[in-house]
Amino acid sequence: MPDAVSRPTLEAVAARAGVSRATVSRVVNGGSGVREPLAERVRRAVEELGYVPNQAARSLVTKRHDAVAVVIAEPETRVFTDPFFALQLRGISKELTAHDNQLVLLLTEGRDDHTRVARYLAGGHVDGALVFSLHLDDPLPRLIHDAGVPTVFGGRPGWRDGTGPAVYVDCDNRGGARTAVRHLAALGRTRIAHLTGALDQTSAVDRLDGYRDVMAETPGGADPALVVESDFTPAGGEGAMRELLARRPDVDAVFAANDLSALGALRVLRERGLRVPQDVAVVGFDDMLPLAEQSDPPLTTVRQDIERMGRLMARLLLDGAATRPAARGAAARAGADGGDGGRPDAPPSGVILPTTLIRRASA
Amino acid sequence: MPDAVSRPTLEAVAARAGVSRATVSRVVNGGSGVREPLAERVRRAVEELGYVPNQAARSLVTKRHDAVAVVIAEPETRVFTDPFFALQLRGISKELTAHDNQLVLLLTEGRDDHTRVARYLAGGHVDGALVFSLHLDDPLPRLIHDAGVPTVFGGRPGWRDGTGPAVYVDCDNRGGARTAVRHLAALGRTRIAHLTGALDQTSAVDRLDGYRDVMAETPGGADPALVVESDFTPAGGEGAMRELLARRPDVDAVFAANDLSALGALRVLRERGLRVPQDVAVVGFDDMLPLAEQSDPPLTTVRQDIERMGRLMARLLLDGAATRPAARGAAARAGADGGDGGRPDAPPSGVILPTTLIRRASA
DNA sequence: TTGAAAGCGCTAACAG
DNA sequence: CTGTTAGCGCTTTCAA
Repeated sequence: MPDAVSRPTLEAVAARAGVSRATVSRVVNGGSGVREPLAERVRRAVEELGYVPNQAARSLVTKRHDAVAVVIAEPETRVFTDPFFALQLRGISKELTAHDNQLVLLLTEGRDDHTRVARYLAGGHVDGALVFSLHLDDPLPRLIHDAGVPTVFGGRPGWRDGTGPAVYVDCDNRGGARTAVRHLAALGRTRIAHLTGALDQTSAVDRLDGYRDVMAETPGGADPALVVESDFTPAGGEGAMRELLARRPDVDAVFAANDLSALGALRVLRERGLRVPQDVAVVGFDDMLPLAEQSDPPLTTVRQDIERMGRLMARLLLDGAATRPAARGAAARAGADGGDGGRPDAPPSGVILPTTLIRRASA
Repeated sequence: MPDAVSRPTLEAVAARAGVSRATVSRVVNGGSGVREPLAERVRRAVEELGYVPNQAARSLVTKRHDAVAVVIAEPETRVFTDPFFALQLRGISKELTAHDNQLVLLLTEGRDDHTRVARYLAGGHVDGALVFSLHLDDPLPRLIHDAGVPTVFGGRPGWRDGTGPAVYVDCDNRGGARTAVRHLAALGRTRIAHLTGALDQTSAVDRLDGYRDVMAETPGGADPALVVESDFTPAGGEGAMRELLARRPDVDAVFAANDLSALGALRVLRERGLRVPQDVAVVGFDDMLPLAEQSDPPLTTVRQDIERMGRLMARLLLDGAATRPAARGAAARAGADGGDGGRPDAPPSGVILPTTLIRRASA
């Protein structure tokens, strides 16, 4: 790749405006404390030369980057085809942009990439990290922790080593699952099955727990045969649904761990000639639009505001909630950034967003 | 946001190893020209201190960043919910990673963000840019051009100002469209309609041209009523399909500009009780999986290898194909990066990837 | 081979 | 208010 064209430096601007570098720097960084005529001369020089500050030089001295890394662990190949990440990224991007921060996307395709990511984070490119899609045995959180970068996690982290409390944003997976199953029960269904998500992720575990909470207090009680392990994908949902029908042909309701797998289940049901919701009622999770709305039949599901989760993660990071015990003193900056945050509350270690049941035709 | 914890510097490593900074630098950057015992001492010191080079400092002197920006213009809100970008990003990410480059994602939510992006690019954060989703009237390419950063475009750029030839990667939109329409004609369909994409994008225009190419040589000739303008979205496809049925209830085939809009069309067809393909044959474009495969009926479509396009874009950039006339001399680096590129061919200004017709049930 | 020294472009005291 | 002066942490001549 060719070197970028050499651009004018502060020095050049200073020379052109007939002032010192310091003065130019002041003008460029907000201009306070510089008399107007001078400032104007500087601005003109900046304009004429097309000067743009060199960020590397700036970061070197300020130790700030106005950039945040988003780390998406991608053990399978499932990341970007899942609209979930897309939405979260949108939220993050919006919030970051509003605070003049850049989003640096770090995708990890496998174990090999973990060290690369850790190196990047430790390399002082970014002021913080937003980390997603963690699996229980993931070595990434440790590496990231060691990189010494403030971090907010997307989804409750599931590790149990001594990495200490992590700041994270999640939705009320357990509560949402309860709502879904209760809805099914209220419909008079008695043989309510659950197609789980990938059980190495806490979201799947929590939803399963929620399902069990309700089933335990149900007349029939919990039947293990009604729980089929799956993996959040449409294909997984199909497979699990087939397995379920083999085990319990009399099933009359299905709570799928997410909309994608619910869609898979719907397909199998249709192909078997089972009517939804008459024969089998189906509830999903996520309210992934437009999928959930346009499925056949439209999917009743538990909505979580994914984009908002993303925004919140970014805000927590910028507000300094992710500060590790050692280093303090950032709330001021977040406030000065013109944001709406900056309240020096005690940093929460986990923020749980509510869920709502969206009733459509499938249950 | 809190400052990152202070990390050890080259200086510290040098002190610990009892050598000069220069020696440490040499070891860290490949170690050639340093006698083994010394090098070993340095490596141990690096290890013990957990030293990671500060990239800002490094870039300041090398003027290289090993980072590439991906710019996605998002005039509408349609970017991340479209699997298209996801796939392209995957390809880009893979290629970049293989060459130890970082991907920096720049999302623009609207006009305001354009200057921000231009500033970022000019700010010397990245060695090059990959730019997408351009619309005909987009001011972004000009801004990016002025930022003086080597750039590869995704999709044939459509502007006509004097910005000079651009390097881009695209699929054979026109040829693919021809194939699709010929297939429909070969099926004996005579009233073949086209639901266009957003016509401010060259891909939509090219596909429309391909459709017209074939229709022109068809017995009936081209009937303008059979062309309905749409926008690449499922909702747009629905609307266009309704409009089409209003105009020409006798339509017996539809070529949709992409799979997403084809899905919309399919839905309207089903709702009107028209059978696909018996009454109306439908062909899409993209072969967006798993959507195209799992639609009802499965969609016959024109496949383009989107992920490969992404990979190719990244490779072209890294190989220095995007060098602007002024600055030369990067092929060596790309080769030394351990890549498979680096052949000093004349830089192509456009690379067109082939398309294939994938026959499924819808036509 | 190794080290000393000179910056890369910028900000941030500190004087004036 | 403005300029002068140190560096930020690193690479890279240039000598030794």
